[in-house]
Amino acid sequence: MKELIQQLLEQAVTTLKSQQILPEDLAPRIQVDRTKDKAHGDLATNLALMTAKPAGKNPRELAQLICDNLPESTLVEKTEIAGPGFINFYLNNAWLSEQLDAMSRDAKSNVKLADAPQTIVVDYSAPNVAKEMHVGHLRSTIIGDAVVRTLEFLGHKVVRANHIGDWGTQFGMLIANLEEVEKQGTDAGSIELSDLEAFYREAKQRYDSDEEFAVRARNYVVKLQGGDEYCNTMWRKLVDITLSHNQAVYNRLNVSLQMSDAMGESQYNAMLPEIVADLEKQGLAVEDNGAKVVFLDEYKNKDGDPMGVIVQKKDGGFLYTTTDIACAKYRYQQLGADRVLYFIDSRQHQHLMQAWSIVRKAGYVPEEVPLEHHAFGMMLGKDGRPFKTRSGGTVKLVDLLNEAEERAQQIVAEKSRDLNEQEQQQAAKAIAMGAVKYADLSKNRTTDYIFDWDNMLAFNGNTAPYLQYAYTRIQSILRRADIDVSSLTQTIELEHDAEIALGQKLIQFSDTVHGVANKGMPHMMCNYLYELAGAFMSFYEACPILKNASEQQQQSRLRLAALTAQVITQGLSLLGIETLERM
RNA sequence: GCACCCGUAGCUCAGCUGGAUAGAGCGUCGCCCUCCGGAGGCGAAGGUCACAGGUUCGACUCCUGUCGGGUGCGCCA
Repeated sequence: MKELIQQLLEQAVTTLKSQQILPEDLAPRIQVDRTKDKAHGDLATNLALMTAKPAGKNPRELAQLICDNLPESTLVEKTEIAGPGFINFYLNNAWLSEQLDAMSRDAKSNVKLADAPQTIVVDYSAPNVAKEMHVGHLRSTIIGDAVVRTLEFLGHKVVRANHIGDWGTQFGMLIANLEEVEKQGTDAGSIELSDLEAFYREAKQRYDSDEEFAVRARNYVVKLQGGDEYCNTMWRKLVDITLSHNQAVYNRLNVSLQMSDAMGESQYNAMLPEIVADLEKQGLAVEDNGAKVVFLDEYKNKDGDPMGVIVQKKDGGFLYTTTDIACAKYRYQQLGADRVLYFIDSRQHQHLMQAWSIVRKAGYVPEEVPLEHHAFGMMLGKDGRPFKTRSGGTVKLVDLLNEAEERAQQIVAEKSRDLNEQEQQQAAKAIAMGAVKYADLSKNRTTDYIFDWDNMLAFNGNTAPYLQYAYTRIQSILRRADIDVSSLTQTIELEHDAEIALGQKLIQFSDTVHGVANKGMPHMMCNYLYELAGAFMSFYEACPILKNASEQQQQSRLRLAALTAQVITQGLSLLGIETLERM
C-alpha cells in the first residue's frame, strides 16, 4: 500500500524535475507513513518538507506542485496539504474493497512475495550436548523459528542452523564416563537426557576425584580431536541422545527445527588450521606469547592498546572465536548465504563483532552479505531477579512447559465447561504453548526481560490467548451463519467507520510480514495482530453481522469477519502459534 | 580502566527511515448485558520520554557529555 503511493510520488518527482522545479540530481528518499490521527487522512508524506530546501521553494507551495503532478490513481480518493507541508492521502473505499476481495481469495492473503528470493541462514536455538535445554534457550529458539517461518513464507530459501555446543574438553570425561556406564551393562541408547544431566555431574565428580579417570579423560580429548574412531563413536552417541531429547521439546513447542538441522561447532573443526594459517599469511594474525593473535584497532584493552583476539592458543588449541570465523565463512562460501541472522543472547555481542570484524578484514564474507546479531537479554522473574527454581537452580524447559500446561488446564477447566475433556486438553496445550511463545515474541527488548505467568496467560492485552479467543469468536459467528463464506460473491461494502478501519488494518498485513522479514523482529507481527483483533472487536460491537443487518450487509460483514480470521490464523502460524475452532 | 546494550505512565511493554496532540495492557475509578461468545466493549485519571547541551522547519528517535542499570573484556564456550 505504501509502495503504491511511493510510486505515484516518484512519478510526480520525475515530472517536476523535467519542469526544472526540482533539481535534476535530487534523489529524495520518499517516505510514506500511516497517520496517527484520522484528521490527517490515511497516509502522509513529508516529501515537500524534505525537498523544499534543495528546491528553494516554500514547502506548502511545493506540496501543491507535487499534488498537481500526481498521476491519476484509483486508490487515492483525495489529497490535502496540511501543517508545514505534509501531503495527506485519503484512500478510496472502492479500491480498498477490491484489495480485501483479492486478499480473501488468495492463499497467502495477497502478501507480496520476495521479488528476489535469497538464501538466508538463520542461526538459532543452539543448546549444548549432554545438557537439558533450559529457559535460556527459549528466546533464541522461538524468535528464530518465527523469523524462519516468515522468510520461507515470502519465498526465501532458509537454512536452519542449529549451532549446538557439541565440542570442547568436557567430552573427554563424558566419553570416559560413558565407558564406565557401558561396562556396567547399560546401553547408551537407553539413557534419557534427564539421566544425562546426572551423568554429566557424575563424570565431573569422577574427573575431580579419580586421578586415573582424569588421565584417561584427558587422553580421550586428544584422541577425539585427532579423529580417533572409537572416541568418535562414543561422542556420536552422546550427541544423538541429546538431539533426540531436544527434538521432543521442539515438537512440543511447535518449533520447526529437525534433527538434520543440527550444525554444531564440531563441523568447523577441519577448517580451523587453514583459517589461522590464512590469517597469518594475510598479516592479520601474529604470534604473541606463543599464541596466534589478531589485533583489532577498533577494540582497546585496558592499557588503551589495540585488543588482541586469540585465534589459536599456545598449546595449539582453538577457541570459539576461530570457530565463529570459520562458521561465517562456511555459511557464505559453502551454503551460499545472501544474509545470515544470529539469534544469540546479548552477552555475546562483543565477541561476535570481533569475530566478524576479522571475517570482513580477511575477505571471507563480502560487506554486501549482512551478518546480523539479533540480541536479547536474560530472563528474569516477576521480582526482577534471574528466573530460577526455588532452590536457585536453572529452570529446565520441560518443567517450564509443564507448568504452562498445568496453569492453562486450570483456566480451561474453569472457563471452557462446554468442551469435552479431550477438547479441553487440546485447548490447554495450544493456549499454554501460545502464551509462552507469544510472551517472548511480543517483546523487542535487547535487555533483560520479565517472565510473568499472569501477564502471558491473560485473556486481555497483547497476549496469545486474547488472539486465539478473537479467532474462535469469529469462527463461532461463521458457524452460526451456516453458509460457505468463500462462495459469497457480494462485494465487501465499507460503510461504517469501524468497517473502514478494519479494512485498512487488514491490508497492512503484507507490509507487516515484510517488516518482520527485513528487521528479523516478530514483535511487529504481534503488535499488528493485536491491533487487528482490536479493530475487529470495535467492528463487532458497532456492526451487527447476523442480526439487524440487510442481506447485503450480512454477506459483506461475514466476508470481512472471515478475512479477519484468515489473517489472524495466518499471522499466528508465522509465529508458530496454533489457533482453535473452539475454546 | 575500556567497550557494548539499555533508561518511555505505579507495573509490563509499543512507538517504523526524524514528522503533526508519545500509545496499549495490568492496576485504580466510572459506564455498557431484552445484544451474533462479558474470556468482551467504551471512557477517565496517570508522562520533565533519566538529565544537560547540540543538529534540524521538526528529536522519544540522530550527535556530544553526565547520571543510573545490565553485560562483556588474551589462552573456557
